[in-house]
Amino acid sequence: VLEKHTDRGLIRLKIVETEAYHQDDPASHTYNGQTLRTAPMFEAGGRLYVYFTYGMHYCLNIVTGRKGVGEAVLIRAAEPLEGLELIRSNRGRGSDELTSLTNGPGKLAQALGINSTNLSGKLIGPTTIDLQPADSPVNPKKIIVTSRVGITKAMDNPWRFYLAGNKFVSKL
DNA sequence: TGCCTGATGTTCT
DNA sequence: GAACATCAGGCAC
Repeated sequence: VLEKHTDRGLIRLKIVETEAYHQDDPASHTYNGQTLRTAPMFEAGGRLYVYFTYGMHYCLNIVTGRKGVGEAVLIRAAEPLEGLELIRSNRGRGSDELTSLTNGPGKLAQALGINSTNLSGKLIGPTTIDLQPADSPVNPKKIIVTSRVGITKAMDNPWRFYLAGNKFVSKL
């Protein structure tokens, strides 16, 4: 569960879809070595990696590897648990339909109020974005594994994971 | 319901 | 100067 504390209240989102990226992976930002932008991905796990893409969208990742290894998990979609009004307000346009609030990486970042890369490289925590265990355990058998979405390289690597039957998953 | 396309700017070659 | 871990709106069916 992702948690964001704001002065207007708490947002809690249950993660329902992720993708893995690694430095040996041609589709990863870290494939061609470390740059200023991707430096956080080479830190030890437990930090945030936020990047800006397509001229208008931010995407949120959780850095996962050992220090020196460029590795992270992209959070692609989530289910709102708390702070729905805040989420709608952050999303603005196109926020009428519940399932379209957070069913994609750009939408998810917008729902959390991420509108810069300021958080990139920061540690996970209550003053940034926090990560907590799910309220109830997830049955591993309900996690579907497929190839990733929206990439043009290494399309066959089955590194996308989502919760079977969840309405907030970005794409079947 | 599903394809097609424009918006928009950072990053790296 | 091209590519890009995307989204929403428009149009055809």
